[in-house]
Amino acid sequence: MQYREYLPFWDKLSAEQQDRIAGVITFHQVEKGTHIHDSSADCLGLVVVKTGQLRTYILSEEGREITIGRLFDYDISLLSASCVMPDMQLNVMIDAEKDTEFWSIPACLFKNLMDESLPIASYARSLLSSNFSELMWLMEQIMWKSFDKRLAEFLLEEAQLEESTMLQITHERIASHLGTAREVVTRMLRYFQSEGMVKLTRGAIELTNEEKLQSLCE
Amino acid sequence: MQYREYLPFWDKLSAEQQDRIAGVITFHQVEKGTHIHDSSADCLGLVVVKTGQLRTYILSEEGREITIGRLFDYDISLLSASCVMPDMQLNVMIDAEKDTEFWSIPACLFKNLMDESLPIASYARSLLSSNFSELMWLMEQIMWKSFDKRLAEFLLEEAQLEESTMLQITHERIASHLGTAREVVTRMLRYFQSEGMVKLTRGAIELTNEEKLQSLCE
DNA sequence: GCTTATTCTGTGACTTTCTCACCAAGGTCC
DNA sequence: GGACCTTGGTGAGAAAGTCACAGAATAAGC
Repeated sequence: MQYREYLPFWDKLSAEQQDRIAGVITFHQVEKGTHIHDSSADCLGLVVVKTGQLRTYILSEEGREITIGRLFDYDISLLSASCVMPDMQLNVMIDAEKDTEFWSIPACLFKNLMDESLPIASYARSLLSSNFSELMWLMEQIMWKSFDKRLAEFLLEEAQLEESTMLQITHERIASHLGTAREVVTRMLRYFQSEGMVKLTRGAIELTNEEKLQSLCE
Repeated sequence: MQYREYLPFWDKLSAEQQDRIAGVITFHQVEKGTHIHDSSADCLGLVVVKTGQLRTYILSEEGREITIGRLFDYDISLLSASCVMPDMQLNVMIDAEKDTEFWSIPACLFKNLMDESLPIASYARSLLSSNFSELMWLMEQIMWKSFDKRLAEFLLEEAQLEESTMLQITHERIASHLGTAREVVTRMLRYFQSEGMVKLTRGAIELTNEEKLQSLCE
């Protein structure tokens, strides 16, 4: 029953609706690296993160990736329930970036709840809106920002997330986040190193001058 | 009262709700080229196209544009009402690509209706979902497709829209649609011409081999 | 009509980003 | 120790974007 505090709309549901959720909600524990959702596979439904970190991304036919969003404690994702949204045919994947615990509510139940409860409909709309804005923001980044700025921003964000200036991440993984090729990341990181902003070692990047990185982003 | 048939949710509203819309809905006629909506200006509200053609796009600080969607007869846009969506802070512009007639419903009224009527909430959700998918699709195009394919696809789409293989459009305008520079469009069009796919004249492009253009898109 | 201004297109040179091919260094497993 | 895998490094060349400028077609002013 612990999931109640993770569902912002819980208190606005009828007892009967709460029971329906209680009857089908499932709890999952996955390890870092687990592939959680795949638009080609069965629809996972609404994902409610208890603890951990998930990454939503899209995949090209050639296997290139770009991260479109991240989910942390208390976050809820609609994308994994898009299979029941007739106007939303997506190809989104979700992976666990860290060991993660989450609940999932089957998409069809959530759809029914949206259709009968205004608070849920309204909550779903706010989720969709913020997903839309975030995607728009990402789009603007990709379109108008040069790669050095995007990389600097990513490193700083990552350091904040990890609460450390010592990032355990490979160039390949950064490339997947930013939607580019590994070599491009390598070369830019070497440049950052030559400018004294980072220190590179195998599998790790240490931020040595955050101010300078920050100023790069403007 | 003619707008009734343009609002798919009209019949699901109470008489009182219908009256509220009737009281504030406004009709507009604009010429081709008119700037209709600007996120920096007053919020236009829900836009309902009667006839014509609108273009939604984003603008970079340097003035570069990219088209993110188009609206035709009977289309309804939420983006122009994003000012009342707390989770949606956008920088979207809307222009008329042709002489256009449309209605607008103030955003705050639409927001109220969404909060009190399930059918409207549900309709708004489906609009948002399809906007989201379309943006995702655009993103995939930009990320994974080479420019020749994107241009070929644009030309074919445009020809279908105009119902003519003789497109009255400048390179500059195409660049704004596709989010690139004019020179890039010019050079690719010259290449298309050298391959016999188009015939270029000032201010116009004639598609001379649609099959070949089609095959370029795969 | 002729002249001037504006819009549209063309092009070369250069930068940034992406792609491909391949290699080297560090770590793992037997 | 040696085979193998992961990670990082690099050169060469293609694709796309930037900058500067020039010529050609059209519109505007007289």
